[in-house]
Amino acid sequence: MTEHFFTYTDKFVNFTQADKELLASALSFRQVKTKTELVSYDKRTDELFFLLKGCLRKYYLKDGQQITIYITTENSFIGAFDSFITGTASKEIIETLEPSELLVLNKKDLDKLYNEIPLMNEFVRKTLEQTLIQLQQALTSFILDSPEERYTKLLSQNPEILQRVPQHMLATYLGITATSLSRIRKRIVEKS
Amino acid sequence: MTEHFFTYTDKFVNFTQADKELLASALSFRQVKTKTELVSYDKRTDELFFLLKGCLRKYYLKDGQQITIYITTENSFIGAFDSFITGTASKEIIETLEPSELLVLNKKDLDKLYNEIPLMNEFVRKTLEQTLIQLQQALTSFILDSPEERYTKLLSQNPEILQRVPQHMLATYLGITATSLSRIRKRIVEKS
DNA sequence: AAAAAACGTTTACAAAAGACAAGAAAAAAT
DNA sequence: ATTTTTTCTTGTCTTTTGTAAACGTTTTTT
Repeated sequence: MTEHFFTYTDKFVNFTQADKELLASALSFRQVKTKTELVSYDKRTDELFFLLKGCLRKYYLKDGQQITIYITTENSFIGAFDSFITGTASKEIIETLEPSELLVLNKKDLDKLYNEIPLMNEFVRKTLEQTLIQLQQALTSFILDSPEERYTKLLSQNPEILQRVPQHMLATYLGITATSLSRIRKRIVEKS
Repeated sequence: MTEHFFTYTDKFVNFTQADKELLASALSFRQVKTKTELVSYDKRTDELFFLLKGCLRKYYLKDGQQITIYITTENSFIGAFDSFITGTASKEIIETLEPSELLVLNKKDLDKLYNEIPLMNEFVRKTLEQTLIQLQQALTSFILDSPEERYTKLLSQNPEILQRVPQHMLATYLGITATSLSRIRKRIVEKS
């Protein structure tokens, strides 16, 4: 069950077998159906998720509208980091878009792991470095690229996402309206 | 000289005096004038910077145009993280906008520090956590807010930035053209 | 199987932004 | 002090996006 998770950690550090057992016992498995809220609006969250199977999104509410700010699929970490780290209420909502399987790590357990496993800080540090690079690239794309460019980049990096996520969610994720994305798609078809 | 730097580290971990001496000896002081390139296009970088005094920006080249993607002032870290971490050539250019004073940390020295100072991973981990939260907020603002909202938010968070950074750089930083920012400013003045 | 909800596209109109060029104003260099 | 460069604003025109509503289709729910 934790197999894919350790495939992930092996990319960053060499946990000992004892480390892995400690880690594994801190992780709890959770199976949830579509539209399950893992983090809710204005609630504190003390959980991080490693997505084994399925699809998640993170969204904000703006004027009653749901604006998707992050989408992810198998074998990645997700959490409402702001709330998780600072202990404040989350303005981000995380929900499943498909029936999903997760590993859940509690904040208290994580803090314990930092003490029990010397490599833990290094592992998280390296994970954050990668996350930072990705986030920087996403931000840069908003500054540098047009919505159309962002859409085609997204498709080339992650073609299956169009099958798994409704277009209107992709639209807000790209920073535009569903109407506008529909027009962009039409424009692309007409070009070719 | 490293006073402000340790004021910064103290927010995250309690380095011992010995730790601080190791750290201080790894940092080199650098004083540079305006328009100095700290990281150049298509060159690898093995340096991180802690800005003691002055102002820096990070920018990209797109179709020959300079697009500013990050601006920072005193007492913060900056670096071309992608190039620094992955060892690839940097597409980001970092330059000073004012005469500046920096502490420079070399990658090899940093790697040494990770071995010599047990708290180092924890310090960087916590620094990255904060950076991540900020970056996430910046990205979210691009998705949620209009250019005008981003501009007024920027001004309220950092009013002095308008005095220190040319408007056309702020414009690209906000994801718009200089022309458009000028019109937004006009619109705001007319409202009040 | 029928009803309800969610989804994707289209249209008309308004608002905003980009491109390009011209000119004024301010800052920097000589 | 004068010249040069950089910066900011304005105007015109085009393109793109947003808003709101309508409509058909697909998916989900009951």
